[in-house]
Amino acid sequence: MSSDAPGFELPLRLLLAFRALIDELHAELSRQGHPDIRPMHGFVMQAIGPGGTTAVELGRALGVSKQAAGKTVESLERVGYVERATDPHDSRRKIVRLTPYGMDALHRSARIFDDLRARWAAELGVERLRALEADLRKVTPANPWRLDTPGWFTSL
Amino acid sequence: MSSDAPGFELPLRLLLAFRALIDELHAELSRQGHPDIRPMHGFVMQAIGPGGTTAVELGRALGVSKQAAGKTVESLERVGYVERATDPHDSRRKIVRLTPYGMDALHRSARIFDDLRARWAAELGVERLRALEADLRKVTPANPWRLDTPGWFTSL
DNA sequence: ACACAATAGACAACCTGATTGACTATGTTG
DNA sequence: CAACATAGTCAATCAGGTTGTCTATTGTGT
Repeated sequence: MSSDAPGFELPLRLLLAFRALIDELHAELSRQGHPDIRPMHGFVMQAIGPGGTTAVELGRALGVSKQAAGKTVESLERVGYVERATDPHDSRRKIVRLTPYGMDALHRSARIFDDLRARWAAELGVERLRALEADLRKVTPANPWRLDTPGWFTSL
Repeated sequence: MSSDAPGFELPLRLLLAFRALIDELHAELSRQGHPDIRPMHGFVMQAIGPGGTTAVELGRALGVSKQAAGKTVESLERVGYVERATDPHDSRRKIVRLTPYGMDALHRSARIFDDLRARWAAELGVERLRALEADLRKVTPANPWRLDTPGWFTSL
């Protein structure tokens, strides 16, 4: 058939679908007591993880400088999602840990993402959704992490 | 089955797939004589369109202020993708038009996106790819445009 | 016709999130 | 223990965005 979609539709739809999920996530998080959380926060908190990190590690994980990571941590600290404490084993390091409030945000995010996925499953059918996920896995790198998203798109 | 993917994988894969396409596009554009083009440029030039536009309209289309749109146009102008001329019918307006070099970039982008889609078709199978596109259409808003992407993700 | 409102664009000041460079304090190692 | 490496902070700078203000032009209502 010659009715194939133009190539540019694919990236557009992928981005829009991503945005749709993220926007719905944050609308719901806002309803559930996290009105100040921003899209970036989720990624950063995910990168921090349950065990905590340091600014340098976080910067590496996120693909930004340690200074930028430090500033991000500061802003997360201001809204109460993380806290810092000096490492007893190495007094140079300051461990960044999620607060209970941060943990709550992360748990709720996971839950909401599951719900959103369920909505897609209802809309598309479970098999189609699984196929979609499988196909996306095929065309994306195996190791998801190291999203150096910040500024990647916008920088002119 | 309980082997369903966790919900957070979906947005992650969507973003990674988007990035993969955009990165490959720009790698190829660089090879084809457009080394300075940045991801944002393509969206902006697409928004400018073959007929040209003004800073105000562009700002509206992109969801940013007219000043921001003006600055973006300046930077596009510096690298030779657009040019400005005063509207003969309204001497307040300055029409922003794509230069031949800008047109070339846009045409090549369209071609490269088609090629990338063909690669996905080869990898996933034509039917699967069509299903993927159809599913993405179902879960994204009908009218694609008005990507107010700039700063949407990063703003803390 | 003319006063007044609306629009397009430019300029300035400021904000945020990133960068690099320099510096201090602490660990690690030959 | 001297030399080097690492963690974090401070300071200056940059880029891209914002709002506010201003001028020049166009559109409109009486």
